[in-house]
Amino acid sequence: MSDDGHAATPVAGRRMTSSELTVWRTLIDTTAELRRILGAQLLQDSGLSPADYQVLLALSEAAGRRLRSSELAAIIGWERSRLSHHLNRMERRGLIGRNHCATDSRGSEVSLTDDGARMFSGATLPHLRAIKRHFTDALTPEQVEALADVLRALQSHLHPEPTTRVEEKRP
Amino acid sequence: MSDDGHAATPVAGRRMTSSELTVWRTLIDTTAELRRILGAQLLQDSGLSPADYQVLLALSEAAGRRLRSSELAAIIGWERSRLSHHLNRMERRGLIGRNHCATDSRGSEVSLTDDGARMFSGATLPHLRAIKRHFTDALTPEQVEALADVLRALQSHLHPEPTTRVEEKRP
DNA sequence: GGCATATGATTGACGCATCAACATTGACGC
DNA sequence: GCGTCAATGTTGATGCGTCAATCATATGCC
Repeated sequence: MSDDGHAATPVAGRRMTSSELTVWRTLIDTTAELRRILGAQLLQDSGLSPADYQVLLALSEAAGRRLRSSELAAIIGWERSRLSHHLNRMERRGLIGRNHCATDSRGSEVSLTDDGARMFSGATLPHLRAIKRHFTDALTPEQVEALADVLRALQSHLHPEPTTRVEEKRP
Repeated sequence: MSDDGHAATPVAGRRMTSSELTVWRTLIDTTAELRRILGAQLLQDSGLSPADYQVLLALSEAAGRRLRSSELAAIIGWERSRLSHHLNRMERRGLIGRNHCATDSRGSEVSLTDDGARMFSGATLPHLRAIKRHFTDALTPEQVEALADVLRALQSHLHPEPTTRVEEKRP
């Protein structure tokens, strides 16, 4: 009567060791620190927050540099409400524009302004260099590969579906 | 010429490969997802946010279950202003109490209430189980060790100081 | 057509984090 | 004591993220 695939997994009843817990906490702390450092650097270099960067990245890769609001939300994995609030602030700063959608009167289309495109393209190189400096340069190629392996394991545990989760994203 | 400590490192002038960039983005996305999942689980199981949990953890381990405000801030690595705001909200909920410090009239002492201690102790086990379920159970012991190695490399790159403070000038 | 329901998008309220003042008090030199 | 400076802790303003509620429109069913 087993109805699903992962019901019978033994999942090693033992408790976590304290060193496993330490690895967990270090993972959270270290990634938080990296996000903080790179976010501050990005803001200082370009005046863009990491959230701004994500939005502008998706828009700059879109055909015609414009996207429906909900497509944009799906691409960057945000809730629509969050996106709407953030687009308000970005519109006020002149980074993006909004028009009514031609094919669906409910929808709205978000477009990259020239100012937004300029800001984004000025932000890209310093940001990539900062990632390299603080992340890639710290690791050997073997360590990068080991980390990729760990992340694959975590992802496939989070999302048992066989669909590949790591979509390709270009700078 | 350069003032920082790692001048002699060749720092491989080459750019990042796209797979290195993908590993970086996956690291950020995956840890964000884990934080989100575990935070939501914690809140649902115990009514405590991750921030509450950190504060209560530090207090519950302190001698007499009380700490000076700035010590607490140092232990959990928060800015004092953030802590002050958060303690206001936790005090309103009856999780902690505040008294004037006896030895320093500027200071304030934060103490764990019985309610706070109960909430925290009820939160601990489910939280540890959730970490095990979503993190530890996804990895082999070898992967955990490889991740620990990667985190050590990242940390020592972020903080060039050797882990042990070797020398300290005393007046 | 006409009505119920679903969907796209926005808004307001609230909790939270950061930043820049601010008030108070301790420490040290004189 | 007095003056300066550092440290402790708080507050207000502002931006951000989440939740529930809302509005307008599209879709489907009869």
